[in-house]
Amino acid sequence: MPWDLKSDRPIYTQLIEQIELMICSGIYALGTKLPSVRDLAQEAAVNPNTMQKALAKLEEDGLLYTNRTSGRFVTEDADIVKQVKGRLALSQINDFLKKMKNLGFQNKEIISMVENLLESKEDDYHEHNS
Amino acid sequence: MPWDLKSDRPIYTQLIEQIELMICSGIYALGTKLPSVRDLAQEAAVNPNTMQKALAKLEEDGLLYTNRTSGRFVTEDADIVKQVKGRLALSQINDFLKKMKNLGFQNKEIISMVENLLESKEDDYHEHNS
Amino acid sequence: MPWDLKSDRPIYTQLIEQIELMICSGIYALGTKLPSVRDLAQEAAVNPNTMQKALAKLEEDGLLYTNRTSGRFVTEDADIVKQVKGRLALSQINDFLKKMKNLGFQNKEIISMVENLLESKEDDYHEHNS
Amino acid sequence: MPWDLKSDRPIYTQLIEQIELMICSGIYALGTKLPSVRDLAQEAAVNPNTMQKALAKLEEDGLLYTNRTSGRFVTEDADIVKQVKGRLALSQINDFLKKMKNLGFQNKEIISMVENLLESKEDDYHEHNS
DNA sequence: GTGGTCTAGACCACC
DNA sequence: GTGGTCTAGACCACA
Repeated sequence: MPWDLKSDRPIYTQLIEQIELMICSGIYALGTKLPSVRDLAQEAAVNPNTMQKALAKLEEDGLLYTNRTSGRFVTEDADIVKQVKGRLALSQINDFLKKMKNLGFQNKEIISMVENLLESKEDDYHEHNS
Repeated sequence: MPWDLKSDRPIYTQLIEQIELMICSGIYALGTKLPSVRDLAQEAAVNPNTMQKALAKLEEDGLLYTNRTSGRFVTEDADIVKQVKGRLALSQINDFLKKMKNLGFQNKEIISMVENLLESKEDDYHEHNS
Repeated sequence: MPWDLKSDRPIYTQLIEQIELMICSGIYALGTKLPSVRDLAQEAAVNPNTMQKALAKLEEDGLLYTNRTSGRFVTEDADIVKQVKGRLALSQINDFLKKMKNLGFQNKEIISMVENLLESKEDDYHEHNS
Repeated sequence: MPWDLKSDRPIYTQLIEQIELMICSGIYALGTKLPSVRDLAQEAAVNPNTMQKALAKLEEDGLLYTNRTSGRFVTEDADIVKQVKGRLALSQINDFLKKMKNLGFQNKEIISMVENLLESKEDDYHEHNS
């Protein structure tokens, strides 16, 4: 897992985003125990307090819960994860559409380009498995 | 114009991408004269040699041409621009799809989410102008 | 029994208050024999002299009496207990009203809020037992 | 304003409570500018980071808002303050009722004692102003 | 000057 | 060992 941290935004927000993504994409499955704050901090080459701040926010949002003495865990509530997943998807789509509009494409064009690309990828898939 | 340069990739490639984008999105229209290398470099807070390298590559691709006596211009060949636009769009779409797949979405879901969002934005547009 | 002692006020006054409360609430019933000073002191993690001072004051107030040969007992005079109970209640109410006034509530509001809360709790009780 | 901080609970939660109370009771009126984080911290004899944490939480709850360069202000939304006031009142009442129940009083008794005390205080008021 | 962020290092409670 | 809290001191962006 590549902890990709830029200095142009607060580190803890980037930590939040990346952990959200890891949870939504199933890298950390529901109910899984996370590494300790200190371990995560070291892994990300970040101060434990900074990591703590990120985890606290994720906990507020219900994505994590903590068992005071045994560590922090991913929520077991699939709905919350689903909801966050939706939020992340929405912002990805918005970013994408904004960029495409900037390039001067119309809605119809965008849709058809995406569809075409997806179809061609499916063809790849079929070829590789036929 | 936000010359947005990170230090994680060669500067000149980032310059290329951003100038390509400015041309494709019409900020620099077909046939327009570009500012001098020196001015562009200063504007982007970059070494003139770096800017020169970027412009040379763009020229190689046919997106710019040089008139030795009067400066550098955007190509007047709409096809070339269109082609570059297509290439940029393709990489945007690929990035986007990769991220959505990472989040665990299926092709159908992605398409329908994009369509829904585009429709809702059109509704906004109509509301604001009705 | 949580001997809850802060360091911001004399320990022995806090001991008095808590023993008064235990007697008024019936934890130590009328006529009951108390543990020895030594035991009480140990239980509260307090110097026996401090506990002795508290008990002496309670005896002065008539809430306890000493039988030199067999130990210390809670008074059997229900009236005295009732009187102390009234005094404790009065200070609780005064504290409470002071806080509510500080929050900016009027007398009528306070009364109605208390009544509403008591009613809702009774409803709970009925629900849980129906 | 007496910053009353015990060491038996996190300091920042106590700061939150006391600032909430100051806002609800009107000591800091709606729209008022608060002292700077550093000044508040010094006043409360607390590390600026601790005060910052408390203020950040109050901001999350909508009780404060911040104008990045000019300071922090009390919300101008009377509803939010009202709501918090209600929450604080509720917990005060619950604490009070719990203590009175512990003393062995019935609902009716509690109500009548509160009413009597309020009436007698009103009498005081009338006497002092007649 | 303002708020915001980050680090380093310490201490605590819990089990 | 775990998470949680606190402090001291630094740096940044903004205006």
